[in-house]
Amino acid sequence: MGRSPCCEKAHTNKGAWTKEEDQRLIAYIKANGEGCWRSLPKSAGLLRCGKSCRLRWINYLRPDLKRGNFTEEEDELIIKLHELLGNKWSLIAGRLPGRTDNEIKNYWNTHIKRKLLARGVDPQTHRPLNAAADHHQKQLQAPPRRFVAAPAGHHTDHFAVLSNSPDACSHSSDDEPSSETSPPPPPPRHLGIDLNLSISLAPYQQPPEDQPSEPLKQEDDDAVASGAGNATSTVCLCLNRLGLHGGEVCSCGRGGDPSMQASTHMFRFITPLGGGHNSSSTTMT
DNA sequence: AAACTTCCCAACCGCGGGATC
DNA sequence: TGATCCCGCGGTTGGGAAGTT
Repeated sequence: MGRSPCCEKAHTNKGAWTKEEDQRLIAYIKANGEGCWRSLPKSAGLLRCGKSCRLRWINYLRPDLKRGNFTEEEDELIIKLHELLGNKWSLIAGRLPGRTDNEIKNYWNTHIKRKLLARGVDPQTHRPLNAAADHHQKQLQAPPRRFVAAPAGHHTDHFAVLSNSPDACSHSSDDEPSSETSPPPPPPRHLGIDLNLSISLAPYQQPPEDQPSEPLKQEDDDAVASGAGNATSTVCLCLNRLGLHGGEVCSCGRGGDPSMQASTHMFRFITPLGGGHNSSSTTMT
């Protein structure tokens, strides 16, 4: 289908932004807020395409950007999140306040990849380098991990990991007993990440002071436990531990604003954690 | 000091997909 | 229901900075 160009290429500036352009953009967004990027350049008197404005704002001008070097903690968090999510930079960025997807992507490509290689870890598979080849071979044979990612947009990201392979993401935490019946082999490394995944309408917010800032600490036992005892375990795939949830509850029934529970779109899957008895259910409220 | 190479990151590009007409 | 609009994403690139010879 025909697609109109995002802007009049002939009459737009490209390349590095000038201070004046930055100031115009900042002033306009301060006065009018974000949104309608397509018409923004005209309204703001900028000879840029809307996309370029959006990128400039998000990656560079936004007041809440952190800037500066990544800390060791951020490094490790990025590595873990990448192991979990792959190249979903925007999702990863959602867990790192003040960092942008572009920044993280660049940092990954320039630093972390090298760091992992130095550790003898394959940056793509997160497996030991000598095992990576084997793993690739196995992946060709095993059913593929299915990562369903609904698109972003107005913070309405939803995704779920539908797993039927042992190394997929939607296993429960390590301290959650899975099953007596031939559980799948554990992943090669402990991620230390609670895989309760959900993404809400709200952007990431820092947890309140009294909440442990331990980003991905297992603390949704009860959510998981809601399915425990059955032959199958219910795994709420809330990404609230990944900061994409704004701290609000999901419909897995873990406290919070009931209205959010009612309105939050949520996928829940019954996964074969115990091996077998798998049915999958999807709930969208 | 100059030439060359490597690194880094801001910005661009093309595409997917939801929303709207 | 299909066409189009618009936003946002991930991959890639270009140019300046930093390092090396």
